[in-house]
Amino acid sequence: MQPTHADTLDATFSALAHPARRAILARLSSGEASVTELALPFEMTLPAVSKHLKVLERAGLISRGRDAQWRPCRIHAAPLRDVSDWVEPYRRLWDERLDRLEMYLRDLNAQEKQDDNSEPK
Amino acid sequence: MQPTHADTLDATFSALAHPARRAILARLSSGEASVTELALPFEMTLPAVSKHLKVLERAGLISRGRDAQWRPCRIHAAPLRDVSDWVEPYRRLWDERLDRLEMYLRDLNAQEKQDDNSEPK
DNA sequence: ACCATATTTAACCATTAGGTTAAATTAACA
DNA sequence: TGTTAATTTAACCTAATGGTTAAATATGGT
Repeated sequence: MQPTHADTLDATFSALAHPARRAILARLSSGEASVTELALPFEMTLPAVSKHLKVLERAGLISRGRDAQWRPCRIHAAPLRDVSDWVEPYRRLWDERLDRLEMYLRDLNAQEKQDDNSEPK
Repeated sequence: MQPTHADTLDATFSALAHPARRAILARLSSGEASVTELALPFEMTLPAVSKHLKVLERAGLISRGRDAQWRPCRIHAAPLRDVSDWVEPYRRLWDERLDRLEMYLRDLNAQEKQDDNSEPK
């Protein structure tokens, strides 16, 4: 059986919880890169970066190929779609426009009920 | 100085990395609830739930009021907007329609360059 | 004042996370 | 067959996570 989205959401969110890993994803969104290239902007050692890549890989956010002694990393965005899908239903809680729309619809509904009462059969 | 979004993204993502905390947020999105109410669906003890609430609170995702001996919890969605904003730029990497649009625009651009060459001043 | 209920804090434990340095592996090249 | 460069693994350390039980705290009701 396929892993459900909920199964992988844990891994995805915790992978995204570290700034280095988010920076790595940002870098990879503009194209493949080797481990050493990815490590350049950081003060960490290479093994540390290698660990971060393993976390990203186990969350399905990247995959690694092979090109001679290089391991080009590539981003896979599918888990990010799950993040987007998860967060979407909460949008109404921060989106003012939707707040107002909701209030309008609620008022409209209340108005209709009142109309029903004012014209009894 | 205000904390930047990047500062809080770490806390937000790691708060969301636990299924119990996501479930708590889901529950709170339909209204306030006390700690005991929130704990009901879980097999955890109350102190464990209390810790999860503290994590959510420190990430700015909930706040707690006071109503006699109850501490009604309320969701705050602002950090989720930051999550949404963060994930949005990656959409093109998973959205097929945008992929095709990009290819179309690239082709269009190539076509225009060709036209330029075929009509020199 | 006492009691019951809701919640938090304290103390503890096992596991995971994030980093290090040093050694091992992999693959090209002379 | 060495040698060099890229990457991973091993061994280790410290701190944070996620849970427990038992005790403390806060608040309203009798």
